Amino acid sequence: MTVITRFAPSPTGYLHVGGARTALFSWLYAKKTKGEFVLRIEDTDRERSSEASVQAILDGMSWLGLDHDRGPIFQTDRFDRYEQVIQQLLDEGKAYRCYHSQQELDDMREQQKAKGDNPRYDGSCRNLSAYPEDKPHVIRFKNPLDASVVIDDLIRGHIEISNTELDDLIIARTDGTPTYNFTVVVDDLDMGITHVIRGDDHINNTPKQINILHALNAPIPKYAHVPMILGDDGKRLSKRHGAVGVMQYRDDGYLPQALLNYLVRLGWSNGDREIFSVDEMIDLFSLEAINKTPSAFNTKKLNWLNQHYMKTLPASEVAVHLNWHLVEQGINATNNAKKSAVIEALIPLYAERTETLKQLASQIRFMFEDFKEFDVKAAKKHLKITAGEALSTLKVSFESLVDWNEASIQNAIDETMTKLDIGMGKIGMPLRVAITGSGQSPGMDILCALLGKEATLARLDKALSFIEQRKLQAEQR
RNA sequence: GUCCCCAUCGUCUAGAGGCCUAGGACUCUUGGUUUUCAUCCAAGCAACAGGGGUUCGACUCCCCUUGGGGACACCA
Repeated sequence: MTVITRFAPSPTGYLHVGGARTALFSWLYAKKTKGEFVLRIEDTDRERSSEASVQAILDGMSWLGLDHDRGPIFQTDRFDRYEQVIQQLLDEGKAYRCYHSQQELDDMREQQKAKGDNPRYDGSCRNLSAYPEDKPHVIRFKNPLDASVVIDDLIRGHIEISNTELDDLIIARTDGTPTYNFTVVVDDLDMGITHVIRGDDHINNTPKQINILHALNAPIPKYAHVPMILGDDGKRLSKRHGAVGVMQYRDDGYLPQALLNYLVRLGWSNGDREIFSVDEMIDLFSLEAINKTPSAFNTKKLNWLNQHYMKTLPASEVAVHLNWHLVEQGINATNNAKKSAVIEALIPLYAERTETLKQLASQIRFMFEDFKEFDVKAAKKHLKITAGEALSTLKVSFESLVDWNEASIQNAIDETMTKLDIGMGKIGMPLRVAITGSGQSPGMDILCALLGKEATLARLDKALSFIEQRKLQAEQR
């Protein structure tokens, strides 16, 4: 039997990390079993659903690389089918019309709560003598009155809920539109879903859905309820509470691979292993290894993974994502073979000292355009009057270089050190500030080589005149 | 209120009755490497919620308590 899983978000906002992880688990399981992954958009709530949200979900999925084999299927396209099934249930006496107004139901619940009872529909329309079709009504499913429903959850094991806890849920609203618990059942059935992998906030819906499935004489899929994700503060992650959209992570400079790796380890594990490529995830994944406990999102660990992937993924692959940030930050570094070679050379150098692509992009800006001003602290400390001699001597040495490369540059630096009898700190740091404008950077030899001779000399001049000016100011005082 | 689910370092987790003096990872601290900043390497801090059972033996099984989460919609 082919495994068919699905991800069924409702388009009421962006794709957040919790949803993304559920989608990932479903996707992985389908891939692992060489099954099928279906994307279904649950948009029966027309008031809250939006086109923009549909697009945001699609964008998030595609950025993560979670491709679907079928879909997206929209529930709003399937109203005819829902109506047909509702009619069938009505015909078979498994559902009935109910004429209570919303106000009456609210009052009923209110009273039950006041008495300390379970707030639920009392089933008083179950046995009416007549069911006029023209009078405003909803349609309710006749839930079994006794016995209990058993879920053999792949993650939680045996769960049993008594039918006396359940009431006759509404499957069609007054306007005739079907409701969630009903559409899910019809869809999962029609789409041949074999494994329902979803958040554990749906555990309570499962028995209702199973009862409807039974009424339809349908096979019961396997269920796997994955725990929720909590925020940094241990509170449940929700759209209102720190649940950042997946695309926000792209904007913040994370690689999809890093987010995927982070997400898969949230609630799932394979021994002590921390690093998983997508192929390895597929290979090692199993539903049984998913934890029962909710887990908290920890940005620090995500950062670590992100840096790990910036360092270890092929530079050409990182470059694809980095370029997006360069454009975003208005850094003119693309559309040029020479520049992309420089970028790829810069990636391993800077990946070691940044945690996100966003930071990386901003730190290599100096390579593609002149910086406006020196970092104040760095300039104060290293572009001192005494550094003038070192830089001007180095400049002469640089000018005479025929071959402009890492080795020759380092050689020139070494020679200058010997000549002036100074240490690396006295020349390396001034040079660093002169070239990059800041006090931290990778090795100066490689940086100068990548920057080019002409630009290097120009920056040296700039630093020299900065020092000159400083000297003048000092004399004036 | 009722029902359901959950419970190992701050966080993510390993642990399927003896392998546990509870392991790994992130974070943090300290040291080493390093021309800066990082990286890297080494070391350290740090947990089985509490109470009862079961058993020769419980982190592992059962019960209770406590704590957290979720659901009880004409939302999904």
